[in-house]
Amino acid sequence: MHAETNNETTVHKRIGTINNSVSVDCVIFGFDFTNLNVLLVDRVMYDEHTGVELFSDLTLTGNHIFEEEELDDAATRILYELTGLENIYLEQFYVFGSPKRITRQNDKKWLEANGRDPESRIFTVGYYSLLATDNVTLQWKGRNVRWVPVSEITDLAFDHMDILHKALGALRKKLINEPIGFELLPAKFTLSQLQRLYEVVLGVPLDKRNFRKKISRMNYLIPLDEKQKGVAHKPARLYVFDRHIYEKNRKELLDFAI
Amino acid sequence: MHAETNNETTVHKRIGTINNSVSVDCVIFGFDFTNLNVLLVDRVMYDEHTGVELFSDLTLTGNHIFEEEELDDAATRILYELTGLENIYLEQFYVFGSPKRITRQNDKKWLEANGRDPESRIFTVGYYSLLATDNVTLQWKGRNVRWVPVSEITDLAFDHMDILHKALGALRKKLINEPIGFELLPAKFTLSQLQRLYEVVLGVPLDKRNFRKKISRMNYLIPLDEKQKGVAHKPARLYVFDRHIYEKNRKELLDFAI
DNA sequence: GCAAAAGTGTTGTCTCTACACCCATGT
DNA sequence: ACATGGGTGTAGAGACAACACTTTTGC
Repeated sequence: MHAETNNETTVHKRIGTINNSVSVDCVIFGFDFTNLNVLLVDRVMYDEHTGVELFSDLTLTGNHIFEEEELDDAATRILYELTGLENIYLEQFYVFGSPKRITRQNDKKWLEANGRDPESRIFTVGYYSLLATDNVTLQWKGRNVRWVPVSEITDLAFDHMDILHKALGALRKKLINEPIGFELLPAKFTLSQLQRLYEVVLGVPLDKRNFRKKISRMNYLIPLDEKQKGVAHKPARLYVFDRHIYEKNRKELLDFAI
Repeated sequence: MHAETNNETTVHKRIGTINNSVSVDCVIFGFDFTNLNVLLVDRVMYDEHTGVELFSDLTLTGNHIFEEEELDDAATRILYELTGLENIYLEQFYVFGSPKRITRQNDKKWLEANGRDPESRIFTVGYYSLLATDNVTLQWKGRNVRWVPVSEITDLAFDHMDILHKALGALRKKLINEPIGFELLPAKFTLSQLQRLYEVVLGVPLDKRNFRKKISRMNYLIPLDEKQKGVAHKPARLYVFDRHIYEKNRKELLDFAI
């Protein structure tokens, strides 16, 4: 973890004025071979006098942006702070800018307690990113961070539930149209893992034989001469995704829906 | 034109403080059965003393947003000002927020002349919209507005060229995956018009017979007992798109690309 | 009658769906 | 030996790509 910290020339060190109109929120997806998960941060608020817990809930990871910073770089920065990794798959999917974004009392109190004006309008640019579930420092700004299965998330702070739903929709659409599933898997993966990923994210059962036939048509999915180890069943063959071959052969598929 | 102006309860009358960090830019596409066009606005700048023309170029339609206004409503407002129409197809596709958005001298001068700080960072939310090419008042904020074929646009003010390219990419993707082509055509259209639309927007030739076979599989494309009139050739049958049938039968196509 | 676009079928190839059994490993 | 997931083939139906001629209208 934090494998790249020895590289001092990253964009993540930039310091400057903070833009106080626009922020970035990151929906970080992970897959543990069973569930599609999202990284959530605990938000706990205590009474400033008594120290009594006022409420406790969860938020997505979000961040201010610096005046001189690109939006993508601000999102990358969140991911770097969380994981120590660069080159994580990242995709801008929507802007949330309703004047009514902050309406709940808890949210207003929280902003006030953090020195921000709960009545000022803030736009947030939504990014989602895909992370192979390991390699994560489960700490962020001193707050507790954890993976939560998407299916179990029923409520989040601010308008983060909206953001999550929109991100999930964007992820599904992308997964249907482009080979990005690998970003959620280790570099070497089995076909069953890949199939389960599609089933879980898209929420549909897939036929094993048909799935594998489809795979065998994609020449950018390379079977290795290597197998799983230490599993209590016939060990599965491992595959890698070859982006180079994919980019080369990618023909803009014109199979339009009218 | 301005058919809906008698309705006084629209969102378009809202007055309030202007948000000076975020704006909206609208890429308005139209189709004249030959070209895919975009609505562009003339930008001419004169020397404030001599009155000599300093430069003249083109911009997309863009707008500030009001503090109490939804982003979508701000985009809708641009379209309303331009066309007098509501219920125009509209789609948010990207946010442009690079700190380096405004670099060219002409753009800085223009902003200064309009009482704005060319060094302050402004984010703009990109929308594209689809318009059946008629019904347009070719005036906007006293500036001249015109349709320009996308293929002939080589340069635009600000970063509007980037915005246009991104919009075009988003439009193509959408057109491939969802039936939105009709938004660029009159309510009753011929199959050749529809085919030409796909050919022009996607930039590929399509086989007439195969195209029509595909159409006949879509039960939401309804042939009418009505034909073109006044054309110097065999008049074509007219069709309508039935959104109701489409929504009903729409099965989330899971033909994912791995 | 001529110019111009509308409209129509077939064939081979590929992809999709549905479906059931044996295999290799760890315990 | 048994539990667990890995791995394989076939047949029928639908979609795709390639291809050329006749029809109807206005002039």
